[in-house]
Amino acid sequence: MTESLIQIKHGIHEVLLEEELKTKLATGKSLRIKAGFDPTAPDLHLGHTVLLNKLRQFQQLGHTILFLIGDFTGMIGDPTGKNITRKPLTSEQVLENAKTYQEQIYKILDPDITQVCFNSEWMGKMDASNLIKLAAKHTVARMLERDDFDKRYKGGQPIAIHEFLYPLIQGYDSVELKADIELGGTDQKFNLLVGRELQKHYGQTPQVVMTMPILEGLDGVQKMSKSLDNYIGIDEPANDMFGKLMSVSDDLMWRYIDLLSFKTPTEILELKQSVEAGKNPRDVKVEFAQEIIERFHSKAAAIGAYEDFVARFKRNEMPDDMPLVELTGDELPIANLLKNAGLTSSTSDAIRMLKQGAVRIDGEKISDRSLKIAKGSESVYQVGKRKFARVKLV
RNA sequence: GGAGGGGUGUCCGAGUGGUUAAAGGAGGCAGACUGUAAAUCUGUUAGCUAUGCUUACGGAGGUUCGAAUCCUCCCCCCUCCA
Repeated sequence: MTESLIQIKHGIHEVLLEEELKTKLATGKSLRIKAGFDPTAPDLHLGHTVLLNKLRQFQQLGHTILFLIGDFTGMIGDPTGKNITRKPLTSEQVLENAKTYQEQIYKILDPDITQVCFNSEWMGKMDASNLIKLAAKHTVARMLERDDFDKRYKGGQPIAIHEFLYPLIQGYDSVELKADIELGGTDQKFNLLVGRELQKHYGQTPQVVMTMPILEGLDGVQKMSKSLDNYIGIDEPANDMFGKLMSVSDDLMWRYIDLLSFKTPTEILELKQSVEAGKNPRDVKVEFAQEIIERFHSKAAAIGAYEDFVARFKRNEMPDDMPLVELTGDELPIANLLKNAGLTSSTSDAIRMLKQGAVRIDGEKISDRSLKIAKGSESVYQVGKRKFARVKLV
């Protein structure tokens, strides 16, 4: 019992309330562990896995994971002041996304004991009078306690009424699911606590709230998210993963290791000490990147990614597995070719890259924007350090 | 319902008739240096069938040789009062 409590608490940011957690664990029953996910982003990234790793741990201890897809709340979007109302997804899209989710989470979670649920199941049926009853259980003052609302309110930013419904609905999900514990990022603390309140209102034992630290994105400042494009997806090719992990700053590297590595705290401490004693942080990074790649791909992929990295950046070779693009048409100006091959976002961007000396054809630097590529040619095009494609013009 | 303030590029933010694809900053991208790190320096940062053309300052009209800037109507946001 104490053993499992120690395991559960490892890496957690906060537990509310710890006494209740102990009591629940002491029953020896399989607890219902809830975690909610957004229906719009089926591409899980390492930031999500901080939470998933914890869920896995609960599973290994014999508890039941309720993987909740917030397809109904997705219409609102968790209030951030941006994207005030999202377009509702069709049920086909939701199912499609859910499928993708499952493919991805089962790299970490055990499919046999993971329950996937959708909150549209009950929210879709709730009528206006019940929604009003639900809304009556919370006050505006309490809502404004939420940091995000508070800042926006004081800062003269708009808050739409329906945004208040988001925490209420998320909390109500806990009532429907009879959750014993809910996990979320620290940014979810408010919403998770609303769940406790509502469960009390509906005569249930309130869930224990556990918050996990938020993983910073590649920029090291903002949280890892798809919309900020500072993420490492768990489905990404091993080489991309390796590259992104290697480009992380040394400071951020430790943060990643703390939150993502399965190494014990003692082992991590030893690593830190060895770097202080003169070990190159890069080598620690390589080892860590390989651990992550092994988790989501394979040992072989981890070794391969490292070899590719050495070849490309230490010996300046071309990567082995670059995308192969076939373009049809007559001779094409270089800028258009780069755009069509997906190497630049626009022809204007391509011209910029040419001007800045970022473009290479078969390893040779090209800066002449008027260059035309003849039909039938096949070459390796490179833009910047990371973007490669073998392009054939037919 | 009344009074006032405001809506500019990815974001913040200057700009009140004309060399304004729009100052400055942040962020992004690229180059140099490196460990594909950080820091630093430099350049760049709407699109296109590209020495030109097309979009762009909440939306729609209008005035003018010329508008982000002036006028009219509309939409949205904020503050105070009810």
